[in-house]
Amino acid sequence: MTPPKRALAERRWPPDLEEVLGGQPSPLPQEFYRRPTLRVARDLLGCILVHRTSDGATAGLVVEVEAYRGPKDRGAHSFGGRRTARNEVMYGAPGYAYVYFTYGMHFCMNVVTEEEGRPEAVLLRALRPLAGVALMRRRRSLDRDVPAERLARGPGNLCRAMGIDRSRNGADLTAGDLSLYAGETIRGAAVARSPRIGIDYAGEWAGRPWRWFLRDDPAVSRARVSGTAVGFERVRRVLS
DNA sequence: TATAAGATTGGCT
DNA sequence: GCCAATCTTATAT
Repeated sequence: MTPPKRALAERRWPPDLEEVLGGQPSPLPQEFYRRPTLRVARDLLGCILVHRTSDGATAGLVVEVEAYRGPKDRGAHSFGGRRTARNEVMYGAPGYAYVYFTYGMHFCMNVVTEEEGRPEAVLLRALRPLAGVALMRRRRSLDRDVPAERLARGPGNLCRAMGIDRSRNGADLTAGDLSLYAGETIRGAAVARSPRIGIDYAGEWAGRPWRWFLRDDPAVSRARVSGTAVGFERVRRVLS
């Protein structure tokens, strides 16, 4: 007796969500996140973030991410290994959302990686909207003629458009209303890397090329740091 | 308690 | 490119 499932889905969610997910029955498993953070970050490109709320569902393709690597990484909230109320979720099991509030007005969402006890995470910086676009537009209070690719461009805008706030901190991404699904396979040539954005205070760590994004995708946030638009090949040269 | 700063954004020069 | 908005968080006193 399974028919109610489809009927419920059609009543509560935009009709395009099911199509976007391509019939995938379940989100990415915890094993996806229980891996080296840099690998998870790269692999998150092309995945699909979904948030189901009482207002409706929204979904978007991940087009920009940044890796944050724990106690030694001066750019990370877990730098120094100090466990606080804010970064507590980073110390927990992989596959959970770490959502924090910043600049008095914006939320940012990360996915926790690595084994429990290793406070590393990947920041989701931008999505290409796929479903629930009208709802995203409403949440951002933008006119109808604003291009969809601007709705979730930047970590703060992403959370605003997706309806993600502090109540989602600690959410299980493998089961629940906020989840990540496998999406497109992104080929290497389509991927670009650069240093992370907005962490000039991190000294030498600020130069690490731990930001990944889809080359030429209009949904990728505008780089506000000079020398940020570093291409994939160029970065490889720098690293070698 | 008090204070400084922030994994940002949008508007203005 | 510069800067204000806005308030939680971390850290010091």
